[in-house]
Amino acid sequence: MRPSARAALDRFRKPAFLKSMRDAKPNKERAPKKPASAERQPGVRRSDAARIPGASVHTSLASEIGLRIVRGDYPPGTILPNEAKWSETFSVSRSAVREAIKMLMAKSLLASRPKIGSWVEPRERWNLLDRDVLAWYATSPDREVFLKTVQEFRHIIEPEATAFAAMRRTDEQMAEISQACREMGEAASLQERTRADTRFHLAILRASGNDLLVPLGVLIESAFDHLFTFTTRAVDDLNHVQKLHEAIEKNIRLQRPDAARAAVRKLLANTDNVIKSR
Amino acid sequence: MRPSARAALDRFRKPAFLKSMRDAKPNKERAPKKPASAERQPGVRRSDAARIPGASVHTSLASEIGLRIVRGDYPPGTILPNEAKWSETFSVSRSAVREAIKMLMAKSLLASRPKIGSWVEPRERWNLLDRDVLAWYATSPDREVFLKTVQEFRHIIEPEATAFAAMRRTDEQMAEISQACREMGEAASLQERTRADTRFHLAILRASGNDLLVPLGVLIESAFDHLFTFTTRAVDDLNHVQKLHEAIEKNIRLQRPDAARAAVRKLLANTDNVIKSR
DNA sequence: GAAAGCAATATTGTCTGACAATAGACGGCA
DNA sequence: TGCCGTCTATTGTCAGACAATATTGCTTTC
Repeated sequence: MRPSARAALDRFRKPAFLKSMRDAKPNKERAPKKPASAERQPGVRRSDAARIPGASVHTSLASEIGLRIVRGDYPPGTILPNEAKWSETFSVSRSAVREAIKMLMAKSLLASRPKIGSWVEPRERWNLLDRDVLAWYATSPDREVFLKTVQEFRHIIEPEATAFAAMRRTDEQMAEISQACREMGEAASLQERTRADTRFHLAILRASGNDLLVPLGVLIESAFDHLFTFTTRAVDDLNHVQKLHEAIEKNIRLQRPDAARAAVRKLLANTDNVIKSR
Repeated sequence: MRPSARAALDRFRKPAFLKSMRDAKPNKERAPKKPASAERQPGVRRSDAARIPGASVHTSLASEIGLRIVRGDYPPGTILPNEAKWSETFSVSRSAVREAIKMLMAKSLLASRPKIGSWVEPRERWNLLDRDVLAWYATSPDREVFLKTVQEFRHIIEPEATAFAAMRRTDEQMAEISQACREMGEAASLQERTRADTRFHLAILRASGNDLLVPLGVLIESAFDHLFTFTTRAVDDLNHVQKLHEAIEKNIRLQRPDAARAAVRKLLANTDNVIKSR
């Protein structure tokens, strides 16, 4: 019965989510760790069937239930099946179900009370800016709409964040930004390049000096994940994009907020075009 | 031994947090509910000792541990005491501890692995825009700094969100906005007024037509919670503020994005002054 | 003496089964 | 009809056990 638990879960996990394969080194220098086994997936392409090797049961369960909720299987206000039911459905213990539900409660997707059960919270209370919820949300409507929403959001925050970065960045933060920019230019593969690109934008958010801007990095990561399929661009386009990034880097370095803001706007407009032209 | 559990928890709960006393009606029309007991606290003032009557053990535990982490008791990278230890410390079962930890994991404050334990994630991964995390975060530094950060954030998003609202709002959303604005003017108490004020701004976010802006409402709520102590303003100031709100309402109604944006900027500038003049 | 492999160990992960607390639903009583 | 108590379904909480896992240190071998 133990092995069947995993099986039952897998069966329900068509779109398959993993907990954001970012490297999560627990402590400071926890060394190479021996990643000898299976070289890290080509990345990004996570739709290759259902296999979450290292995921715990409650995490998988939370993903499964969370996805269903965000997808709309259980509209806000609906009372979910009770814990015993989930437990039976997935052939897992009630403890596992409870831990999964607690995770969803922490994301404000659910709330519950004794004798009532667990119900889906109204959408405006969902923490859409949570990494997992965002990932689930990103699958439900078609890519286009999601990307448009994220991109619009970037238009709102990134220019201002960059302007702040130009005013307040420390030398250390500047170094991070510059390095990421440089590595973008020197990247061998598109994937490597995208990684550096992401790091570039996240570094800017951190340099903005406003703690509340940092968590919005998940949006950028998400956007780049979904943008990845669009990035079969020509070399000259890549060069153009690189120049736009360098302009941003330069204006932050020279502490010119307005110029930096304008440079970001240009870059975003370019990205908009890439999306639109598809 | 059962009663001592609660006691042990209470003992550790000096700053005392409750799960955001917002009304949480589970299902559609779940009626008045009989709130006969102890009329809802004067609101906002939550520092009156340690009593979380309706909170479950794991929720309280999560608050307690979460607060400690955000406060800096366990810096990022630190390995926390293990589950057995927490269980002993608070005289609760290991299940309760685990459920609490799962909630914190869901907020990206923690991560864990067998044999290692649970460690505090780096700050840039924390989901600061989560309602609870934000509440914990709001206590650690002094009010001033926190308010300044939130207010700066509002300057970034609210003008743009309002401009979008002016372009895309539905009639229904407009009605919400107008009603909140009206109720602000008619409010009898300051508390009632603040509630309507909050509703006004949240309604605008919802009307912006960008789902990702909605979760930022927690920032506004938080700001108003902390701003409440500042609001012993004179009547003529209140009138002025009301006029500013009405200007926003009008420009959204007439679908003038630029004017709406400008109106919001004015209101925010006014709020800035209120904060600064303290 | 150094390197590689193996065993011991500590911690989270998972399961099971039980009881408590809660509040809605239902029926009985005035 | 309307109030009141009981019944019951569901989450909340507890306890104890075993599994999985990866670090640590020991042992073996070259």
